[in-house]
Amino acid sequence: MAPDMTEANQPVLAIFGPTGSGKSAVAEAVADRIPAETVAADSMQVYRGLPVLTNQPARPTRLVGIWELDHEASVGEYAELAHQAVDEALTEGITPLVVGGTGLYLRAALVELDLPPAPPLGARPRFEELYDSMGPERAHALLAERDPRAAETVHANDRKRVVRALELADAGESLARSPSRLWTRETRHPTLLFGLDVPKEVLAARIEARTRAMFERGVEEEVARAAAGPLSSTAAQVIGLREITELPREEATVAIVRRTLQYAAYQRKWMRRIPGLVPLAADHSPANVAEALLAAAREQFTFLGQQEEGASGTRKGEADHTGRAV
RNA sequence: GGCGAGGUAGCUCAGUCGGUAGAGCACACGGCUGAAAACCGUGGUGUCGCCGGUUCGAUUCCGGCCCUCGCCA
Repeated sequence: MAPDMTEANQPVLAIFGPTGSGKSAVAEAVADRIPAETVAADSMQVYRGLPVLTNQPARPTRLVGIWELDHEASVGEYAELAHQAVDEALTEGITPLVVGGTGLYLRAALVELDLPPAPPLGARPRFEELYDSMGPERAHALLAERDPRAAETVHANDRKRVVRALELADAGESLARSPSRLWTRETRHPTLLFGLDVPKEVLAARIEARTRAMFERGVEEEVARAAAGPLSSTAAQVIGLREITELPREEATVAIVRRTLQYAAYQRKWMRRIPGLVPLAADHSPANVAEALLAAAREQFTFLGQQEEGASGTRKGEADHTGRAV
């Protein structure tokens, strides 16, 4: 279960789960019960301008809506901000509540990934052209020459990674990480991570309902406005942008539902893989799930005990400093 | 009713000059280190419309029937 937290003082709580599993609602319910600062781990909610399409939470959440749509997003940039947000909350004695469905971003927020440096300016198009002109096999062979270790971990057809690895090799760096920290159990702070689990059929029904509701809430106008301006390559990937722009309403709805289901399946894979994740049945009201979550958290940490009576949770409490697992 | 085209995987379709089949998408599983709602890898899916005939053997050839689409009445 949770890695050695014996010396824990101030724990981080995290909630992961597929879209539609109710992460935001549960996070709100948790924040109603303990003093918590919610930090999003979502690669699309970082954007401003598509609140409906990206399902941004109603309440103010750190790292939501922080970038314009023409900004190229990256885990590296996100990670720094996430660490700051988490550390600030801890300093203030508030529980950081990291919530999100982007597996990589969640990992980046919770652990020190030791990412290779950002791509040097202008290098990317150069190596993309190189890859395209050489073809996958020869480009990969070139990589094997320049960085054998990176070449081992990357498939020749994986254009993005071959390009990135060549880029790094050219800059005297390497894509290869040893040991890999992507699946490490060593979090930056004592952490308890929950994975919201909802039966597949229930999730499918929720996703369909939510997609239809988006149209009532005005996604089409939102998307039209976004599409009128410049879009970064990362923002352009938001599910629904292309569909709503190019297809009639009903077809767009069907396409969005299908893609969202695929996304949910992908997220479930992360859920299986993330070490130390505590599954939590989420086919209940957010309040119930939050209670179950806090009950489980109290078994690991004593810090929350005092919040029981009253306390709508908005007070930054002295209770936080009692946080020492026994 | 007549003529024509067609009925093969969940969907769109390819194919077998007779030896029980295959792509894309969907789906499942896996990988992933500054694009992750991205990207890559692996893998099934099946009364080949139904009934009969010819044949050692029919999804393939022949006959009949059913269904779909188009054109004509």
